[in-house]
Amino acid sequence: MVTLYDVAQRAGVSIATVSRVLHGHARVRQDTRDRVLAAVEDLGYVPDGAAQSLARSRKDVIGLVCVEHSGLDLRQYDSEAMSRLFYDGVLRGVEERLREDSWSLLLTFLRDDEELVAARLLALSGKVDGLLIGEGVVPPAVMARLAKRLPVVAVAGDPSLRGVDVVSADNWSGAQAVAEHLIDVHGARRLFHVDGPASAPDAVMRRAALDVVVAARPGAAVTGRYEGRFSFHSGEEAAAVLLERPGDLPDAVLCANDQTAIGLMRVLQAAGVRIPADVAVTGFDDIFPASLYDPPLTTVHQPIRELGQRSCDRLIARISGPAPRRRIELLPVELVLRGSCGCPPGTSERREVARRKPGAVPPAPRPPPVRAASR
Amino acid sequence: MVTLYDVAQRAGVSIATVSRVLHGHARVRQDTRDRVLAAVEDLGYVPDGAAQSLARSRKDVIGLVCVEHSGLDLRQYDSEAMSRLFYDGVLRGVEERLREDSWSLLLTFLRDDEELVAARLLALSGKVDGLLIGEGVVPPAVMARLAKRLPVVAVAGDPSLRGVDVVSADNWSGAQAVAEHLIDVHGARRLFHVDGPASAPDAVMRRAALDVVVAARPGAAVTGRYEGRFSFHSGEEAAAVLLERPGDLPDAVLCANDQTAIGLMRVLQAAGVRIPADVAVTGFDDIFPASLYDPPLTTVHQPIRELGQRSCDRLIARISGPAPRRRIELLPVELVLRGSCGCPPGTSERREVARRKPGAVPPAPRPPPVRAASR
DNA sequence: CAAGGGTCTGTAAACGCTTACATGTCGGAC
DNA sequence: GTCCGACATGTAAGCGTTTACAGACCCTTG
Repeated sequence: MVTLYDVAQRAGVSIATVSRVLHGHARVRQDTRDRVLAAVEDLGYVPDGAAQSLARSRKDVIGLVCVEHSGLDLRQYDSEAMSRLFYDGVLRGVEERLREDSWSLLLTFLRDDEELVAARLLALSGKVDGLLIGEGVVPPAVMARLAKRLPVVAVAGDPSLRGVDVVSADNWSGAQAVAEHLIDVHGARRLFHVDGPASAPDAVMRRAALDVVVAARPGAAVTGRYEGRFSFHSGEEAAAVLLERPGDLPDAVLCANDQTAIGLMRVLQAAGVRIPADVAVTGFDDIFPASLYDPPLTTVHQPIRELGQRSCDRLIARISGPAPRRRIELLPVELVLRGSCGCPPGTSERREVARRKPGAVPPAPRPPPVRAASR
Repeated sequence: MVTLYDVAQRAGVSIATVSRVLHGHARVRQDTRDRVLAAVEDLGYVPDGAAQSLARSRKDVIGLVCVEHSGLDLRQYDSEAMSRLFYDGVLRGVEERLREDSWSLLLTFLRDDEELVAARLLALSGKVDGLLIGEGVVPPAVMARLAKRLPVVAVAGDPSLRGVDVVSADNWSGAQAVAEHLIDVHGARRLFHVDGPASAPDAVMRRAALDVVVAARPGAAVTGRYEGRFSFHSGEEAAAVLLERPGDLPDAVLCANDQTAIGLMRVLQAAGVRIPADVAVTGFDDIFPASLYDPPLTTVHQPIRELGQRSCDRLIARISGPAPRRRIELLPVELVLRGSCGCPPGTSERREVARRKPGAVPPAPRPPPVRAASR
């Protein structure tokens, strides 16, 4: 391995000078500089990251931890699982920010049932300057311990998390908007809800909003609920539940996300149910296939990439500056109307959704999910 | 920041002892051990990664570099761009391997037009023990320089790359299988090819195989070719080209990947072209939406996740052991027959594709892409 | 009872870099 | 000719670990 000493020796200078040339922190005579650069080039010298980090006591690395829900089957590689698309978006956002400065990104996937969550996160915390933690559930105690050691930002996390910044999409307002649209515009009364995992803050928010909207509208009711796992399969399962009482379909099915909605629609359609004529269906997230499906899926567009960017901005601010006040940031979402909710075919309208006041995030009421009867 | 010294002091021992307790490399008396562990717990000590790396001269980090094709428009965030799905798959595969040992993953995205490619890669090489470089094009000189410094594996890379290991799917055989299927089974004669970027080794392989198959079959011919960018949009553009001569459609369109195929089918269908009745269409990769489309897309399944795993295995082997012989590894693909090629609706058959001998990878013939006339 | 051999623990030298401080050199002003 | 201040460069002290080696202690054994 080529070190500073090798370069210094070859250029006939001291290691300090080499370092100075490499960083331009101080002036070095032109011919010395040239000699050093030539030596660097000749030897193919690249500074050792570990040594630099140690000397600067700054690693220039941030960690992105993708916490995935344990409900998902490990074996079955859900190429469509929510988390993949979600984290991919976040990743891009983060990367964009990072490349501007010269940070690096350390990536880790974690299942939230992993016994080792705490251990792995702690170990990770020794390798980075700050942590971005996604979605899933990390025990609050672990969070607190981490937050004491270094800056932590929860991406799409539970806003009630203590001690860490939270950046999230405005799930509440999004869910509210869909529910209102279905009830007020399309006259839906009997709603079925395909929920996400109870461990997902996003899902919890969406459910809470739905319940509030329904409660405020006499005549409307959530007539059934199925706890899914944000996946295509969950949607299929939920559809099977609905088809057990084919004469008794709800007016609308609100799905926890697009994958779920698509899975559901496929099974329903295969059974002869017409969408939206017989049942309206909505998703959440606005992933790529949503607009491709027949009928195109009405959904809520989440600014996932931006989520990554903002989280990253905040983390870097915390790392480099004196700690700003702890903050919860809520990004606005859009209601995307397409055909599956009953809007005329060909409709494709994006509507800004009024933004919920960040401060007003409620510690969402959490009734235990009413599992649909059988299975 | 809590250091070894703090722990040592609190436990009333030397730092060496603390280190020993933490790693179990040597025996320590039980009560000493307990005292140390208690101190660690109390102080919330976590070893500093940089210092460990320096002392062990091993970083336990590998870098995954996702090189993306510059053809893609930066602004337009192709949520469906090939590279996203591809790298997402690779990432998962890599992650699975890494978590078994306690390696970490440093992730970088790079556009292959970036002037700074060399600089960024070099800098990166100081922070990791080995590098996994994806798909896109890194100047051979840079590759060589990197490979001299540390182990490098090219994922889905150009098999003619010197000095680095290459792990790739058997694109040649896959493309061969689709082409043969279309011509021999469905009697297609006039083929249109929507190609991928010329800078993508995968695309080059697929084209070469197609050309060889066609050349061997009198009567069959590639009647047109459009150089796309592996994206949904590319497919739409290619479709527009085809629709300029609506009376003169080819028998089949072979697309560089699934996104392209889906984009193409949408536009053709919107113009009243029936698939597969009027034109057969095939994709490549077998991404999630492929089976969902109407008609379901005939395609070639790539073991992307496995690609990540194998690459990673190889890299780790190189890092930890004495360098094994340089090697090219080709992973088998599957032909997935669905409706879009003309197989009866409802068909869904996966066929193993005979595996090409790894050694036999040809320095693919590279005729300059024949761009379709207009635009 | 001294010597020999285990155990356990401490000392100190790396690891490769950054950077405060010291040193040296040179030109000009007096 | 001496002195001063720039400027260029070298010296050495960290940064927080790991680990080879040395030392201390305690038991056996002859």
